Order: sequence, then C-alpha cells, then structure tokens
Amino acid sequence: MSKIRVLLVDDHQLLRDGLAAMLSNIEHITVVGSAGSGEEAVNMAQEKVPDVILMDIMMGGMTGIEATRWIKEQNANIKVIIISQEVNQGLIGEGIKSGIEGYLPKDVDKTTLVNAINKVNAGEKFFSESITKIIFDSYYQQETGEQKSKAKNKDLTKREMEVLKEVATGKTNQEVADTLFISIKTVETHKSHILDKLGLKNTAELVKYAIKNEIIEL
Amino acid sequence: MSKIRVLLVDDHQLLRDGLAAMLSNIEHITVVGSAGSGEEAVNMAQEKVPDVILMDIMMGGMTGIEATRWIKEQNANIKVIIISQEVNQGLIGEGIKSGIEGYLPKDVDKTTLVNAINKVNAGEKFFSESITKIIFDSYYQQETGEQKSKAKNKDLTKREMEVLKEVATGKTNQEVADTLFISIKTVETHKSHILDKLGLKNTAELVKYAIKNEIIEL
DNA sequence: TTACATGTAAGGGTTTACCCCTAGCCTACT
DNA sequence: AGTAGGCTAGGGGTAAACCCTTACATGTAA
Repeated sequence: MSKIRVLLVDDHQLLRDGLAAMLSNIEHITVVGSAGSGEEAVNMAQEKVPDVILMDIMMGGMTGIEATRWIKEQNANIKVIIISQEVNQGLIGEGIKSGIEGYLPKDVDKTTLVNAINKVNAGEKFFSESITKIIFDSYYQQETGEQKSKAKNKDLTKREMEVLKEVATGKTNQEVADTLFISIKTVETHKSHILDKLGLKNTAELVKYAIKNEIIEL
Repeated sequence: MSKIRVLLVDDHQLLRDGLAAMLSNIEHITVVGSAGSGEEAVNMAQEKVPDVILMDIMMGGMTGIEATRWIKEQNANIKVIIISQEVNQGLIGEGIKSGIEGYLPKDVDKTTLVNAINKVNAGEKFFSESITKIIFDSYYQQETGEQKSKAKNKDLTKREMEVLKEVATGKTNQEVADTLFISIKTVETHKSHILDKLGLKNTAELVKYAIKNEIIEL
C-alpha cells in the first residue's frame, strides 16, 4: 500500500512547515512538497503529481480557486482540499464549481484533517458539518426557485457599484445622494438592492465586503 | 541543560497543532501546552509556567496584547513573542508597552522562529528586520514630537476595544449588548466614546479602522 | 481625601436607516 | 410595439442609531 502523496499550498510558510511536520507523523501520508503561491502550486502539481493538495483559499496573487482550476485542467485525478480561515458561502460555491473534493475551516483539528485526506484520496468528498449545512441551504434555495439570488447575486449594476463605493467609504445616505446628485430615496433603494443581492445585513458587513473585493481601499 | 518550555496561543487549532508538531522536532524545545484564546492563555500560563509564549495577536475575545498584560502581571519572567498576520505599527507599539520580547510576522520560516525562541529565552529581544525598521521610525516620530493627537486618540479602554470589535464584525448595538451581557445603553455610551476618541464619524469608518488596525479580520 | 478614569446605565429627544410598495422614465433588444 | 432591465423617487411606517446629560460604584493615582 503506497503512501498518500500530499502537496501543501499556503502563503504562510509557518503554517506550511507546521502542516508538514504534523503530517510527517502519519505513516500513510507523505508530503511531497509545499508551495507558497497559486502559481507555484500549479507548477509543483505538474512536477510532483500529488494525490491530494491542501490549498489555502486566500493567497497573494492567484487564489486557491484559480489555482485549482489550472491544476484540474492539467490532471483531473489530483484531489484538492481547500482550507479557509472563514467559512464563506460565495467561495464555497466557486470552489465546488472548480471541482474541489473537500473544504475545511482553518480551525479543524488534526484527526479531522487526516480523515479528510483519507476520504478524499479514496474518491469521496469531505466537507465539515458547517460547510455541509451551507451547501444544502444553497442547494435548497436553488431548488425552491430563488434563482434571483444566484443569477443576480454578484451582478451589481454600475450605479449600485457607485453607491456601494460611497457608502463603504463612510458616507451617510444623504451624503451619497448629494455626491451622486440623486435623491436620498434613490440611494436607499439602491442600497437595499445591494444588501439584498449580496446577502448582507448592514453597513458594517457592506464595508467588509467592499474591502474584501477591493472596491474601496483602506 | 533543561529544555525551553513553550506555550502556544492561537485561535486556529490547525496552526497550533502544526507549530507543536514542528517544534517537537527541536531537541531543546518542549511545548508544554496550547491555548485557543487569550483567556485560556492566561490560565495556562499560570498553570504550566512556560519560559516562552508564542501568542497570536488576533483572537476572538481577548487580544494577544491584553492577554500578555495579564500574564506579565502574574509572572514577569515569562517571555512573550507575538505572532501577527500583518506587520502593524499600532499593535507593535501596544505590544512593546506591554513588555513583549519578540514580534514575528506569520510568514517567518522555521529557523527564524527557533532562533527567536532561543534569543528571547536567553533574555534578549527578537524582532524581525521589518519590525525593527518600524520601531526605529516610530521612535524617530516620537522624538520629533507629533504625538499629542495619537496619545489621546488611540487609547481605547479594554471594554471599548471589546465593543469596537463586536460592532465592527457587523453586530447591532442590541446584539453587542447581548454578547457582552450589558445594557444597550452602555453599548451606545461606549460606542459614542469610541467614535469620539478615534475621530470617526460612523460605523463604516469604524469598520475600516478596525480592519486597518487588525482588530478584526476580513 | 480628593480627584480622575472606568464601566455601568438610564431618560428623552432627534436623526438616520431600513422595509415594503408603487411608479414613471429611458434604453436596448426582440 | 412590446418587454425587460436599470435608474429614478416618493409615501408611510418601524426600528435602530445617535446625541446629550446625568448618575453611581469602583478603583487608582495625586
């Protein structure tokens, strides 16, 4: 029985080294390499041909999702487990579309991690409980015909993007109205549509979204 | 020669386990425990009496800085190395005031980490190059005397920091009140003081401030 | 002991945000 | 001509946020 060949991808070397050291204690797993970026990961996947890749989703440059797409194009047999610091609905959807086999939050324990590697290597999928719930919820939403959420979700109109930008920089509705030369009522309408489309709850989440998606700068 | 007793503090169990596994290969270092929060860290520091603590600065609940203050009050002999995702001027300043012995970015390599533990245990300070530069810059700024605004501005109390953290994550005043088991009126008072002290105008700016200063994560 | 800082909380009022609905106008595409 | 999507904006209501002031208990530093 040959060992499971694992490739680690994370832009934090500390976490990579740690994972490597941790997995070195597991007999049936061998770490064949570690990459510090998505680009490096794509190259190493081709070179080392691992069975399973543990991939961070948030990296400087190419994201884990993008890297996964490239890798899967080259070799669809390589299994990818995404590791993310926060459970994110949008990213999970993206990841699943890219064909990932597993998705784990960064606070998983060692046994769960090893378990996930085993399962995925055996051809199964592995998603933690919280992730599974999100997937089912999302699936349920699609089935109940809330296609708006999917189709319209990330497609903000030009004007909505402008409003989002202004609001996220800290302006009140009235100030946004003055800036864009429209009524406060229009701003409210746009804002309501934005929160609706993005599935956000309030201004605080909106600001975080704007920063995360580089709509505004810090 | 006795081993260096190390305590790990980070709210990501994966990183904790990884660090533990990594350091287990180093002969003269032994990991005596790991804590998932600042509160836990304070207790474990008292219980296990480590030589060196590797402490994440960003955690749910108490920050690494706050935990350090508590620990140092109990036992000033315990050395603390702060590990931070991003290099941040304000936090370094806070950390130094709290008496930390080292400050490392999360992307340090293994040898640097071990080196830092050795140095700090031997009574020296250890700061990476980039950190050193910031310290010198900051020192220079202090000498040039533009510090009044900063001194008053950035001194939020412990409780205010907690409120800030909760608000910035997107909670309403009522939700913050429920979380911290205080009245919504108290939350409003704190929030008003926070906005006043930081010279901010509203929640949006507050969120940006919180992200900029690594009080919350994206 | 006085004085200051901190954390707590309330009253009472003003402002802003959010929600739901309607609806006219324009443009582009079929 | 008809339809759809996007931008505009109002009415009317509820909820939440914000402002200012006061107050009391607890520490701690002057």
